[in-house]
Amino acid sequence: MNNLSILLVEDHRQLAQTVLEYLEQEGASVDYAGNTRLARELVQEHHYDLMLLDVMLPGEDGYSFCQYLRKELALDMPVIFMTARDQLEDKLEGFDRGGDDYIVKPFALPELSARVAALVRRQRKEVTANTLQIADLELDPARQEVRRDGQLLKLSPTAFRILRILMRESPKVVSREQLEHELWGDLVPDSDALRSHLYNLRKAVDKPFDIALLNTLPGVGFSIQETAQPHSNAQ
Amino acid sequence: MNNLSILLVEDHRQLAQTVLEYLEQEGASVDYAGNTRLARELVQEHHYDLMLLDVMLPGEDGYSFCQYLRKELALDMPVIFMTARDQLEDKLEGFDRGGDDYIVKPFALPELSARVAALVRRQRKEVTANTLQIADLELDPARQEVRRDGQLLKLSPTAFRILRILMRESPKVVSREQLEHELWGDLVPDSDALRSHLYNLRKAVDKPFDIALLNTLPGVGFSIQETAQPHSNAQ
DNA sequence: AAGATTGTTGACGGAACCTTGACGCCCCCG
DNA sequence: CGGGGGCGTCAAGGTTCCGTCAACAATCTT
Repeated sequence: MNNLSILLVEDHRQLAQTVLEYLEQEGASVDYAGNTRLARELVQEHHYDLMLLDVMLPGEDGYSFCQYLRKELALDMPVIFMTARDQLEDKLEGFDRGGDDYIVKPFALPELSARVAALVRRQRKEVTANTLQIADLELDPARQEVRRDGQLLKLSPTAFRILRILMRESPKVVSREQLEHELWGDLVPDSDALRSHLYNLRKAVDKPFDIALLNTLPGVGFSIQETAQPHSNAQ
Repeated sequence: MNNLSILLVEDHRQLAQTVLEYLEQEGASVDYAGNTRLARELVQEHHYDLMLLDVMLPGEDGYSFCQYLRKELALDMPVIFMTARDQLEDKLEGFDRGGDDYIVKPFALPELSARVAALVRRQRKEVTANTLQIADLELDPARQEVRRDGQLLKLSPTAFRILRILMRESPKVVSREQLEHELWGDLVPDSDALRSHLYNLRKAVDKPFDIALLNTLPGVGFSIQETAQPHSNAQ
């Protein structure tokens, strides 16, 4: 539950407050939007691990917003619908529009929290302690070991954490912001220590080998994958 | 729902039969076990996309079996607990032992089916379409890659964003204002940098190829779509 | 208590990127 | 027919971002 980043979209002030406080007390950082207009902006500017979405909202409803998220923005963050509507058709619509879960108000906060955790651990591939593998690079979360081409690599704890995030997200690009938040939560160091860690990580993972796996996309983020070279028509 | 392979572990003959028939009628193939001993064997010999698991079973209970699955066998298939126990502590235990969802009996079969589908699509990463495609032009938002005719193109971050907006709205025409607003919000640059970006975008996307995809409608806006016309400005 | 490992900070050079402005073309409308 | 606005083209400047590296601080080990 630590350093989870959650977006709460809910127009009932009171309920929103309650949920927000509960989740923050469990270690998450929660952003709040009372309507989909604001939610739309937030979602484009920040990364969230999960979204809690009310159905009945002023203006656009939650179903429609979720569909927009999936179809137009191509965001795959887990979405939990949170609503008083308990009819079967409502639930079916929620799943149909791209929701991952559907919880009926009033609900127990611990249940919400458990469902959040379940979705996040699946998203993060933490259901089992299986090894992650990208090309000839293997990471064993149980043993805290990383091998490339069979050789054991020596990584510092943070370098290991960074690599783990990048590997589980691969081939997605991970933004600097997302990395920093997951590593340090709200206590992100002033000047970017991340650069140094990445530098060290590269030194361990890529330097001794021919093919670089750790890529940086300037102004966007970082990713781990075998790269195809862009055909350069740079002029 | 097609070609889904599901394992149903449930000791109530009657309920099992009902669920099984419903799911098979929806196109899944369902294996059935009345206890965890049999389930254990099946799970080691076959691959299942998902497991439906009762809690109260003769011999070992469902919680324990699920935990065994995760910890010992390192199987990460989605698990839905299906049980009459509706107390909060029961649900929490279900999630704690590695369950992905928890549905209380009696439940509506379509809801079960929707939850199954939701978990499977997440497992298969089918939550979002992973590429936008117009003619031979493909954009992968996750990898931040653009290909035309299979070739990887090199785009600057803003060029990428512009292309993404145009492809998302295609074949609609996007006005200059809409583009500027989505790119910069309220901080639109003084003189139209947009022209330069579009120029660079064209240089990368259209120049090296015969057919131009990026069209401008003077005084109206821009769009991406196949037109019958080749480059007018071949040069 | 001393030494080793790890995390953080700051500096520097270089590359990539965004913006700006200038120039000329074409088309539309006066 | 001629002027003007919208657009394509292009180069240059300034800014941001990144790789590199070394030194210092914090933490853990022995």
